[in-house]
Amino acid sequence: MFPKLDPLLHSELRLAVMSILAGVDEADFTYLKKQTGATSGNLSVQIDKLTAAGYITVEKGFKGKMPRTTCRITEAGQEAFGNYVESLKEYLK
Amino acid sequence: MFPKLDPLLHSELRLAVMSILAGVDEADFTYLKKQTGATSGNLSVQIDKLTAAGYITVEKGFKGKMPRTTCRITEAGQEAFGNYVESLKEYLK
DNA sequence: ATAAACAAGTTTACATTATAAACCAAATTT
DNA sequence: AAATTTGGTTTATAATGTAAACTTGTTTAT
Repeated sequence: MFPKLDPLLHSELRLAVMSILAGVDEADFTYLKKQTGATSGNLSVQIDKLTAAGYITVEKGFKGKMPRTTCRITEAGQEAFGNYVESLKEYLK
Repeated sequence: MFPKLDPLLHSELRLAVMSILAGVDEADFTYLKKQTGATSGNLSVQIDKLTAAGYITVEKGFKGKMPRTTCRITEAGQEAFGNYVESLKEYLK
């Protein structure tokens, strides 16, 4: 009746990050931080978890001389996000 | 952009309990346990939290000689659940 | 009548998770 | 060249979730 919710996505910040990444080609750390209002530390940790799960990829480079961390959602991430949304609907109706 | 999610409801088991209670007049402990598949311990704890928040009420009585715990959602609970659902939609689109 | 098993929970202890505070390195501004 | 800002990471602590053990009383079997 109530499907199990993916614990990796059932977190306010990780869900917000995935929600953003699901809608854009890529987003960098600073952008995600602004949009979510998260602290850097928290965001850094949650990005690590999503990366470890294979839901996003992280590319480190430089914009001019400043470091820049770019995130993208993966296929697996898109799928997990879709599944999560479907599962959640069971709880909300 | 991303509204804060009520932490009391953003929990798999508490959400399932609220989802059930939102749709029925009342439900007892055993019923909630069966429907959610939760362990008694976990269910007991989460019911306490929902009660402390004023989202549900608990009435203890007996069915024959056996103890029976009946739960009902409150007005505040209905409202919080509705708000939560609305907030969550922002994350899913 | 007594012991064993079951029902309905509660309490407690542990593991996981989330969050914030402190820190770091390099770049920029004053 | 000192102070501030950017872009993060690491670490320590607080909050949360979960399972295992326990409690109280009931029913069933011996």
